[in-house]
Amino acid sequence: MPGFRAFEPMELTFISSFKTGELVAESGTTLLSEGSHSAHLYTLLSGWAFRYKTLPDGRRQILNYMLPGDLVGLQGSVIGEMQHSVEALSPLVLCVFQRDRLNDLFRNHPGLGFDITWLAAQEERMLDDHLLSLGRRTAMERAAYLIAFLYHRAASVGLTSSRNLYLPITQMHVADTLGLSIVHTNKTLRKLADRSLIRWLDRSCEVLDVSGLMELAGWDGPPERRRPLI
Amino acid sequence: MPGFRAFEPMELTFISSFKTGELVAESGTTLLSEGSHSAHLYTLLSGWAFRYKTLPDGRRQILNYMLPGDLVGLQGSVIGEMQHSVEALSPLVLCVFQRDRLNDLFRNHPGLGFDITWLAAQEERMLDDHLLSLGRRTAMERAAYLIAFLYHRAASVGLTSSRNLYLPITQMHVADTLGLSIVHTNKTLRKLADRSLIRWLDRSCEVLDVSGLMELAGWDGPPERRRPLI
DNA sequence: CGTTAGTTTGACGGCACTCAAAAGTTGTGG
DNA sequence: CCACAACTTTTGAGTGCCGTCAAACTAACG
Repeated sequence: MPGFRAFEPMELTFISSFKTGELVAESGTTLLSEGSHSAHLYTLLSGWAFRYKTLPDGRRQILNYMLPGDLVGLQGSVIGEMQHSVEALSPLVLCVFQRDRLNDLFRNHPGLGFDITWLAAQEERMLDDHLLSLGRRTAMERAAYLIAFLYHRAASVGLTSSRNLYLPITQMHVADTLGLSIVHTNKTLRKLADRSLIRWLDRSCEVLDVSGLMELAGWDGPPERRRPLI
Repeated sequence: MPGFRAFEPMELTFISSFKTGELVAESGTTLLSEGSHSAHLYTLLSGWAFRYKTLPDGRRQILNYMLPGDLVGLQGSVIGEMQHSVEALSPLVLCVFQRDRLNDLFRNHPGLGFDITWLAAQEERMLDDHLLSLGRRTAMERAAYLIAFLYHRAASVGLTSSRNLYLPITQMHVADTLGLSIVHTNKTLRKLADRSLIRWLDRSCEVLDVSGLMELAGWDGPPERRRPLI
């Protein structure tokens, strides 16, 4: 019997035996909305997305970003109602499941059930990091952390060619992730650019010095990926 | 076959067939530390605890609070290394599991495996709410949200007698949860008290008007607990 | 009754917000 | 190919929320 496993592309194929279709979405599409009771659960096969919540008066907070291999809509499947919205940052390809078959998956493929828990634990770990950032880091540290974080995430799914990465986000996204105003976000990113840590291009960000960003943020990066037990 | 189920006390007893012992901890005890590789996974049977992360220079951020029914150390079990610390706010009773038997649980009791995922999804939902709070709410709104949130959590496990609740926390905990300084936290709580929304007692907080707090924060409370499907 | 932990208050400063406007970019239609 | 609208980035001026520093006050405890 296998020990603990990471969620590898091969397993996605396996899970695909449960799939009911495939979905292609354009950049800017809203996949799921807060309060909806969608019957679907997705796996992201390619592209970038993000999820967010809003206050009654419209203030928006981006919670996390989604990359290939991530589950989209698990909360809705498990809790019943979506408590956040999901929007595409780039063209997406998704694998669609019927969420009411999740029970079957746990029963018939306990290893995959465990993998879903593994994914949920990873998400929790990332949210923990974001909370630390919003609560206790300065604007500059927050920005440095966010870009280093996104770089590591992209690298973990093989999206980095050479040392630089182009993030498909606007400064508005950065502001709504960091909990800052767009004006102050711009001034903060400018300082990072002046230090040659990043270069901001129109509608995207080039990462120049990841370790410099991590040092500035006081962030060690994600933990080593777990090896199989015994 | 049952539909989706909530994690009820009865199930705790069921899970207890996996337990390897019981643990009693005093208030202030550190149960798990960031970076540790504990071999244990706990279920909280009674008491309050919280988990937190710190930056290299000591700044602390409280991530969430733990009440009876919560799993303690799931991240460590699934990822391998604890990425946060856990500390008791009151005397605790915990049920101890060997974390390497988690695989067995998923294989032999898929329903319980699903329940663990349900718990993880609940935690994720709470962290989403906290992120929205830290990122986009003012100090006063944040404080109102936090106290209303803790009230609902306590109520969901039957800890509220009558309408008021005494939270076993200091203003230092509130400050480290809201991402504020202790001085500003004090001034903010004072304003809430002046509005008769709460009453602050030494080392604890009495909740006087939950709906007033929720309205101030622009928070609707947790979603309805999911009913079984079909 | 001294010590320690927690709460409270005031003065002052700074980081980040709002307001305002300009410059650059993208996309669309004539 | 150009005009125009919409969006994004950039910059400056002024404001204010919240942080830091400092000190008093209260309660618990040995």
